[in-house]
Amino acid sequence: MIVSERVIQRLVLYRKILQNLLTDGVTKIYSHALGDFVDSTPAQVRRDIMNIGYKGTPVHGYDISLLISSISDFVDPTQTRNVCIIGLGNLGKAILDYCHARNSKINIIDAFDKDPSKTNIEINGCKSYHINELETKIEDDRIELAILSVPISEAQAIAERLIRAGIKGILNYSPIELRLPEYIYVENRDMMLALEKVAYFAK
Amino acid sequence: MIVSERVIQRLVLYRKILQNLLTDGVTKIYSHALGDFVDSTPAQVRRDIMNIGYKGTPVHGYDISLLISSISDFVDPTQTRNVCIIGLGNLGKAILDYCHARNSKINIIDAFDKDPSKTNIEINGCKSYHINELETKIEDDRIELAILSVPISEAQAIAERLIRAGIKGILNYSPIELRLPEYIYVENRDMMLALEKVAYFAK
DNA sequence: ATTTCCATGTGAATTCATTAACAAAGTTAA
DNA sequence: TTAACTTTGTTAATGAATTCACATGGAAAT
Repeated sequence: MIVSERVIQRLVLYRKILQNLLTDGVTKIYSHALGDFVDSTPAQVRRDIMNIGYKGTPVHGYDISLLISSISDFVDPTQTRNVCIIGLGNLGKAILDYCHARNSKINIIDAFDKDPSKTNIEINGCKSYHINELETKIEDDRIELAILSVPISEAQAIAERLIRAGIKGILNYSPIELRLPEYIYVENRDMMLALEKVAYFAK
Repeated sequence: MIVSERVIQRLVLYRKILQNLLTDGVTKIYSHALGDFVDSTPAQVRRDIMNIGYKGTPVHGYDISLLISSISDFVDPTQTRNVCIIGLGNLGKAILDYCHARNSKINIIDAFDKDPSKTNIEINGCKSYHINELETKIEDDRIELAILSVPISEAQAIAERLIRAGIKGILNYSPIELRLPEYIYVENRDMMLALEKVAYFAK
């Protein structure tokens, strides 16, 4: 089953919510309750879940634990995927704080920075290296994805190095549109654009 | 003209690109060239621009400077909107680094943290205060929007305080779904979800 | 001057996403 | 047992977003 970007975004969001509920001891949920969490409709939730093949039961709704497993089977890679992060400034450190270990299939294992004072340290299980070691570490550690949190001036050049080194996807926090081959998946997260959107819609 | 979230997102993205081009001395652009920057189609670009009422000329395309003005007239608030940021950890500082002064109508002027060592400092023109002063500063400085970059455990409570203090919109970087009245506009930016999406689509 | 390019603006067509609606089925209560 | 609820899964209907396609018109070349 092929699903769109939007469905994937909602599925991973559902999973996050379901994981929190499970931690709180909740074991079952109805489509309308899950919909409420994400400001969506029961029909939308049911359709999304239909996509991944999981089936709930009438009256009892969905078993949270089983639903989490089904979502994970669908959205997670079969093998773990290794991720690196480039740039250990405030943003890089923040991402390591937040991304730490919520998904066992996605591991941020290496960090790179050009500042020697930021190398050879370990943050949340992620070790940092000098940017000179980028290519060799990516190959040795079988890294496939990268998070880019470097200043604008360096983003394009680093992105190109990443791709030459074999990276398949980039989560880009640098506020610049990278010009890369189309077979590379890039997700841009410009914080100022997000704020401009909020400013427009907050009445 | 009422436009959707997606159109607004594209418009602010176009503006960013156009501003960079203008800085580089480029003065005109065609819909297909702008489309290439954002991996979109000429038709999409033309339709988006149609929404805001600006008209280009055949053969010469769009005047970048005029188009920027038209987008700004459309998406920017009429008066400046003041923004505060809650949480001056790595993420808060990162946001202040990145968001600094790209849009003159949106000013991040106050920051708050519960850690006294992070108060009474100034970063990029944004002054920091103790979280105790949240309500009074929001009122005195006429702050309407907030960026939330606090740990999960504090996010919901802080968000409720913000709303009681009169905040209209929240850009939420805490990886939790806030439960707030529906008249509050909330934009969630969960970094781990973004990475999960990249992991799914990067082939 | 005439022809040939191109690019825009926009109505129409198409594709994609969401919602409605209802049969099926488990549960509860009488 | 039977009737009344409630919720799912799914098809059909609706609605939204995108793309097509072409009339229009300015510029350059012959």
